[in-house]
Amino acid sequence: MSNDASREKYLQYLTQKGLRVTNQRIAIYDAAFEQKEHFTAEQLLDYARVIDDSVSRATVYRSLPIMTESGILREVDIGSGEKFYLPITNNTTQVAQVVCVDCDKIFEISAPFMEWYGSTVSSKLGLTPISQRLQVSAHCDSLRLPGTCPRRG
Amino acid sequence: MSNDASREKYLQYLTQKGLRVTNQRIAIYDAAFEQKEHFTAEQLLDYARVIDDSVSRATVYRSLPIMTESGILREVDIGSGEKFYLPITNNTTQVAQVVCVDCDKIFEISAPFMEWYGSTVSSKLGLTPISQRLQVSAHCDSLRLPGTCPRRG
DNA sequence: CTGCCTGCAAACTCTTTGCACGAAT
DNA sequence: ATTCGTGCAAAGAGTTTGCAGGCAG
Repeated sequence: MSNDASREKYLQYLTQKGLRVTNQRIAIYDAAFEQKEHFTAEQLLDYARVIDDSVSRATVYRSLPIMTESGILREVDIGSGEKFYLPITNNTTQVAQVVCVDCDKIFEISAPFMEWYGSTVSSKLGLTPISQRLQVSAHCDSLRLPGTCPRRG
Repeated sequence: MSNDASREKYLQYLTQKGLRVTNQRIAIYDAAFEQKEHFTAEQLLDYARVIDDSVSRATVYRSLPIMTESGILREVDIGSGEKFYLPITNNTTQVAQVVCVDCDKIFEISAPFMEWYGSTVSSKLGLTPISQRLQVSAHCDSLRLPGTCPRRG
C-alpha cells in the first residue's frame, strides 16, 4: 500500500466515523508515515510538531487508537512500559517481532502460520480469534560477544 | 512439578544467590502457589497479607522478578497495563496465551512449535533466541452472541 | 452556529526507589 | 555484628481525562 493510499484510507475512515479532519490529525498522520522504524507516542509528538507545532501530547495519544483502529498503524507492545507503532505499508499476513534485548531493535518478520495456529487453538476453546502476536526475545550473536550487540555501540 | 518441589527450588535459588530467606519472601511464595489462575501484583499483595500482614507492596514488587528468574513463576504481559503471573507447575515446553477480549480470561495452551520457530527466524537475523511468546486475542463464540462472553456475566 | 476537537495541566495506574529501621546470617 | 531486606511514602514513567476555548462541518 502506498503512503497516498493509506492517507486516503485514513481520511475516509475519519469521515465515515463522523470524526473531523483537523490539521492536527493530518500532521500526526503525516509524521507517522514519514517513519521507517517503530516509534513511540512521545517520538511521534516530536515528529508531528515539526509539521505543526500546535500539536499536543494529548492529541497524539487520542489519535493513536484511531489510527490503529483504522488499520493504517500497527501497535507493538514488547512489554517494556511504552508502546511502539509502525505504519502498515502493505497487506501482509501475520507478522512476528524479534526484539534484540541488547540494542532494543525490533525486527518485523512475516509469520504466515500464525493465523492458522490462532484459528486451530481458539476453536478448541470455543473462541473466535481476532488477532495474534508472536514475539521473540533474542541476543545478538555477532562478533562472539554474548550479551553485547554491535548495534548498541 | 509439585508445589513442594517448587518451594525447594525457590529456597535453593535464594540461598545460592546469597539472598536471605525472609518470612515475607516465603509468605509471598506461598500466596503465589495457592493460585490456580493468573494474578496481578496487587492481588498477590492481598493474598500474601492473609498469610503475613506485614508484607508490603514494595516487597511484592521486589519479589516478583526474583521468582520469575528462579523459574518458578511465569510473567504474562497481555499489553493491558498490568502484568499477570502464574506458577509454573510443570516443565512444559513453550506455551501461548489465548485472551478472551470479552471476559479477560487468559487460557494457557502448549505451543511446542514456537521454540523451533524462534530458532529458525532468529538465526536468519544473526540472533540467539532467549524466549518467545505467542498471544491470541479472541471473542467467545458461545451462545451465538458476538461480542459477549458468557463468563463475563 | 453547533458541537466535536484541542491544548493545558492535573489526575491516574502501575511500578520503582530513597531512606531509616529491623531481621537473617 | 554486619549487611541485606523491609515498610513507608514519595517519585517516576506512560497514559488518560476534565475543562474552557477553538475550529470543522
